[in-house]
Amino acid sequence: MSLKDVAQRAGVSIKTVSNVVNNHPHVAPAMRARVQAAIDELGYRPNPTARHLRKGRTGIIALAVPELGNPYFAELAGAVIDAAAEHEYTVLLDRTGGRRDKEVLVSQGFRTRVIDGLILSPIELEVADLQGRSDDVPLVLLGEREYDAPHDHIAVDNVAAAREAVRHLLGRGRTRIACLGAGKDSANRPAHLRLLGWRQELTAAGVPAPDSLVVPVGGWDRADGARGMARLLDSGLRPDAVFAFNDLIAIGAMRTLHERGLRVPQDVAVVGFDDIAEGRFGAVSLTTVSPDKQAIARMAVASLLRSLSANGEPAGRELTAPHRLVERESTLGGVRDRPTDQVGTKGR
Amino acid sequence: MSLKDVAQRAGVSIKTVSNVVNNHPHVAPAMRARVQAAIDELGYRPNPTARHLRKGRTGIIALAVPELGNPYFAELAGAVIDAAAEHEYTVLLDRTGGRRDKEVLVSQGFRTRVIDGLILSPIELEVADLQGRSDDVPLVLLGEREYDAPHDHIAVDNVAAAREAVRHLLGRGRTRIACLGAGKDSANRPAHLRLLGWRQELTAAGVPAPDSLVVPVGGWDRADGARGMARLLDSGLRPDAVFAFNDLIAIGAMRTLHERGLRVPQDVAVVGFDDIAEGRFGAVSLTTVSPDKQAIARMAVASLLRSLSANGEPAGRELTAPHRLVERESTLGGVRDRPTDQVGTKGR
DNA sequence: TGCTGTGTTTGCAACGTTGTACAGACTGAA
DNA sequence: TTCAGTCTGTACAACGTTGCAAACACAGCA
Repeated sequence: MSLKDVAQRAGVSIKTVSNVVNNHPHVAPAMRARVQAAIDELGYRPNPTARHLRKGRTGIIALAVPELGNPYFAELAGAVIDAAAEHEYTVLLDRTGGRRDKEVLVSQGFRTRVIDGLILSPIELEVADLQGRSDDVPLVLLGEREYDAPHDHIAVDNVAAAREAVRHLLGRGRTRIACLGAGKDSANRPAHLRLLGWRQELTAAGVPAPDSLVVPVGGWDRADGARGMARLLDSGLRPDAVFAFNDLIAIGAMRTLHERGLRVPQDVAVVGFDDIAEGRFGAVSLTTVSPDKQAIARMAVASLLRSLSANGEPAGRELTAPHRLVERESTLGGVRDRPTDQVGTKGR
Repeated sequence: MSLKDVAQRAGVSIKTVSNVVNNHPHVAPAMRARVQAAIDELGYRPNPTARHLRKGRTGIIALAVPELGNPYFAELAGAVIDAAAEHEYTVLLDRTGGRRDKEVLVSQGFRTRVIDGLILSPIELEVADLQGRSDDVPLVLLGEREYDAPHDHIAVDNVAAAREAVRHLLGRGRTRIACLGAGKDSANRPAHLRLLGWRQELTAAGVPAPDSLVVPVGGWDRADGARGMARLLDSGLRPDAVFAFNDLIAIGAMRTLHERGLRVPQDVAVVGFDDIAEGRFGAVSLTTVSPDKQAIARMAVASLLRSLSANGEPAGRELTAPHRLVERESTLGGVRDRPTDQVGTKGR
């Protein structure tokens, strides 16, 4: 079933059928009707593969995220699929597991030529990894990292967002605010900016920001948050608030708090980051920084299409997506509402 | 950058380069080395589009799920991506939103010819919708529905699984077991079999299964579960257990129970279905039916590849994936552990 | 009648790859 | 020396599509 068959059926040339299919001008109405009839009768559908071979575009973009099990990325992927669909693009999904080798592989153009562009949400990728890249497939980077590379990069203002979260806690009278999720190694890891924001805001408020309240975790999953929280409590410290670097960590931390008999928010307030749906329906709903996922997705796709058309023009822009703090139960009320707190604070 | 360039560089014919690339036998070692050198120098990578045009296969399969925001499908998608990768296939992700029109569109071969096969997880699709299908792209159906169509169909044994869940509750001394998630309209909807299992098991145990305990919900999301639970409680009924047709409904229900001051599991035990990670980390971890997602994914991909190679041989098998009941806190203890329960039950 | 111009249709080549068929070179045996 | 048989490498066509340029038809006008 190809143009040839339709052409034969309609008694015209292949090219004429092609013209009809592609809505070329200068096709006589009668001819158009005749060819269309043949197309309908045979149920002809163009072969995208051949079309793409000819045109050099596939209509497919790839999205590579660390892990679909993390609802943030699942929700983001949904948003990207929608945004791509608006431009008649289809999304091919890849998972990196957050592992550098896989990230490098993907960024280097694994699957090059099947895809027109790549949206990559890196975790461990280094700037150097992007150097050897053959530039035929445009790349857009997502997330917190600062890259000095010729690729557009989309993220929320992490430092500002983290500061808002901490400011919110300070405003509730919390002063011993732990932060959960710092990375151990590279200063460049996603956690870096959020840690920076935490430190800046505390310092600005004249509140101590001791390293003992900075809790590194292995990964960014619920179990990591639970373990991190346990370690923090085991160290003997009693924070009155926790700023978790993502919602999963926050959820894990709340689980540990619950197990230890500490109440959220009365004993410990908790703020997360990502605004995943899961946070809205726990026993205690989660206050969190909500990045605008739709906006991120739209910006990413638009960015890619821009690089795709206006080729030659170098990319490398830093685009900032909007975010806002969503206040829910996990930070309700101030310390004054904590009946068990020995140290009274001034009233309203 | 094509075979031609490499051939020119190495001073051989295009076909010879092709032979080297494809590891054909009967290529002299010296020649192979020479060509390989040229390939490496130029950094040649084969063009999949052209290859696929020639061979008729694209190496891409599509997975269409209702919603990525539902962790069950996100986790399942991850499993499918892994399973496909094992066979060197890539996954293109589509979302149907659970809407019939989109499901029909996808099943009818939207994107036909870009993909070698389709794995579809339908919600509202009717058997009739599959009749008009052009059979060039193999289709595998996922989920609970019974289709009498020439396509393989993979699901856990829903009736058995539902019965196990209910039996578990009965074993804990619960007798007023509501079920949450029944559909309103078609008897064919995914909920049907789980409802059937609930009814069968109660009847077998001689426990009444009144329709008043069957709570229909709009969708299968957390908010739907929360509303459904609220409606049930508002009706004045006091179930001592809830069998939710998926984990999200269960989570929403637990939220409502929490808001109403009812304790899980002491006052109301809850069982879900899907075993999403979210259920493991709530304040009260969720007992649930755990379908083996890896197995489902592997079976789906294997099924597809089978239809792809052994074409002609009609598909239409019903494949059953394994499942098991995972017991967690939401059903801990029997009714005897409920201090507020006026009606005492016999002790241990 | 012939010429120009506009509008419509067509043939050819090419995108990059691989299957088929064949040509040439080389080996060993008669 | 010749012949068959094997091993290597090559030419050609085809997958289904579209851009380009040429061919064609026809109307209007001189």
